[in-house]
Amino acid sequence: MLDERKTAILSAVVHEYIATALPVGSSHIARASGVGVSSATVRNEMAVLEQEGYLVQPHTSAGRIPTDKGYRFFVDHLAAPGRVDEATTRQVGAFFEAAHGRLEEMLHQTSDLLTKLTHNAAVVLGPKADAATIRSAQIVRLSPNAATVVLVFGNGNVENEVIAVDETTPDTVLAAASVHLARTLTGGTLGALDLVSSVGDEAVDAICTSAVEAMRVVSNDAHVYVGGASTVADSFDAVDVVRQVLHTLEQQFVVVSLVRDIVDRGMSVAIGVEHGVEPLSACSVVVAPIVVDGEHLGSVGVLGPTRMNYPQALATVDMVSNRLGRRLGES
Amino acid sequence: MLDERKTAILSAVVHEYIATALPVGSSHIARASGVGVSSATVRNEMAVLEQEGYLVQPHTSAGRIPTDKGYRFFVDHLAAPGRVDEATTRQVGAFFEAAHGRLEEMLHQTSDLLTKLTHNAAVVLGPKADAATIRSAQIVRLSPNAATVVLVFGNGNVENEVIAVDETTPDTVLAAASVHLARTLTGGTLGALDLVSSVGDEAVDAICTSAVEAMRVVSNDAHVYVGGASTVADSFDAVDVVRQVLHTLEQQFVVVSLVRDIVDRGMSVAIGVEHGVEPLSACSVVVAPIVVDGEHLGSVGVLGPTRMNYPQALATVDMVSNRLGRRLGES
DNA sequence: CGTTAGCACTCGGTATCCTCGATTGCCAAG
DNA sequence: CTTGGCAATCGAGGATACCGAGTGCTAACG
Repeated sequence: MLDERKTAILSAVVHEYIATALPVGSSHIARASGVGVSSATVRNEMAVLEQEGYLVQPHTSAGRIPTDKGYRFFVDHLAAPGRVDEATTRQVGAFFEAAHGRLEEMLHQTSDLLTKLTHNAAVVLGPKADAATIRSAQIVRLSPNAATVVLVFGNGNVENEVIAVDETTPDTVLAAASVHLARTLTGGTLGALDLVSSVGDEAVDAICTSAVEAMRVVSNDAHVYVGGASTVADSFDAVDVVRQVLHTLEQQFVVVSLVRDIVDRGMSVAIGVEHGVEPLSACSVVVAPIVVDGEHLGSVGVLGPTRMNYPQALATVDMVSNRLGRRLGES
Repeated sequence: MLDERKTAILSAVVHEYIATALPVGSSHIARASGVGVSSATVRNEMAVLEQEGYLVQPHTSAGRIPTDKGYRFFVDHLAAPGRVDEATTRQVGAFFEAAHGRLEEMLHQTSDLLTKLTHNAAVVLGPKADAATIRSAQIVRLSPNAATVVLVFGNGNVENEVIAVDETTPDTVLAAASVHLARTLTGGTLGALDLVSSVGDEAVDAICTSAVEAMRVVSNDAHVYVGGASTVADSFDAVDVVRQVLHTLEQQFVVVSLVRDIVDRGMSVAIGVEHGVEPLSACSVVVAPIVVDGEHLGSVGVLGPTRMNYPQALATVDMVSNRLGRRLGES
């Protein structure tokens, strides 16, 4: 749909604009890029590209900048199959080499890693607890009328939630429930659990039920880590854009559904208005699913200005999600 | 040191500037405030106040704005003993009424609450795990060479950390270590623990030692929750100030020591450069310790522009820290 | 002697105007 | 179809002038 020369010109505009954030003019393209053609010709082509919606002029007598559509074409057809530079590879490698310990901590650090590598805000949606193998379950009394149920998962994750218990419930009943819970849950997953088998004792059953119920709720609210929010202040000059974006990023709910939505639609990049979150219309989001054994357990992504470095972001996000998936699969 | 009229004028300037963010002139004061005196007199007084370092003129022929010293005098001598408005009282009450469940979640929400109430960034430094009573301890194997140690505390907190184990270590040894750990720790605190008693079995002892060591480390890195960072974008017009502040806020380490330092010095407000963190010199920090049974378990605070509403911030932070302390004391 | 009115002065902010340069669109020639 | 040339456009940046808020000073006042 776009002949080769237009393609080359569009590509050059995008590259240049990403690098400089300045509207780029025809002469610049004619001179610098590989298209061996005069500025006048470039001008003509750019006029067409503008008509077709790939470019806009901020004002007459300024150069052109890419539209969302322009970026879209760029990432779909032009972005060189992502190569991450060697330094990045090394850093990611070192990171996952050293990564240890608690799941949440690792995910948190992963978002920082992505920020460091891409200089954009980063989002990590942790795996839902649903799918992980339960290695241990217990109920611990905290006070006369509260107890906490603790589940340890094979991937190093530990979830807990407080449940209410009756003051009159003796410790022995709690202990029995704990044992029963452990027996029922260990080795399985929360997701595959249909309902808790009964032990006959009403009090014990009641506690087990509420424990499982609580854990179901907990395992549903995703762990989400947003890192590098301060980079958006670096990405935009307009302070009101910064405000809007930061404010939106703080609403975890919005961020989660934003990323989920993009991943669910099978996309890896959402450019500007494509993601439908109006306050973020100056931003693009690059995501990748975290896949373990064919299962989609979470997502990682970065969020930056529409004029972000897509090839690098795509490659980096891909690499990190892969390594993270592999890492999660190990345990 | 400041006669009554100067005091009144300073107070009026601070109030006005906090409200409008605009330099305030003598005529304004003469007209609006209670000082029944002409603008010329006010001018004279203001000139003195400037010499003494309480006020500055951004430029000749502009009104005056308070200096850090001016704010300091204001909060020390002029701020009306903090009254929170009724709506706030109600909101805080409702919040702690409804607060339940996991400690980390509650602390996180507390920082959001503070942000909502003061429209400033909020910091909550969670209690170190040191002091809480241990209700349960166990070791769970995750993989041939990793296990996680889980501690449940009386306040609803659950800490866990992954430790390395030898592949050759049989499950029975782990189980023994788990039992021994539970016996040793339950009912006590990490802080009061000197060293783990031996059971004679070398392998078991080794695991217990590394488990306790890991938990000691974990219990030392404070839980810190920073909420409402996006409000700093609302507080400053200069985008580079926003950048600096946000960037600083993202460095948990800096935030923690900042707050700790202020609390340790027995202060409740640090104004501008007083806290010594240079990139935050346009900000003030209002803090209050979380006290439970006379023990200082953590801190809450808000961070905003030096021209923040000190009386309200002080009162709100105080109220929240009190309620939080009371809440933590319950369990 | 403290207070006040009056006044000259200062200086930042805003508006206006102009110039400069980058860039475009178009046209006519190659 | 491409290209060189050229007039036209328009924002950015700089200079200028004006306005108004606010000050400091001085002289008068009670």
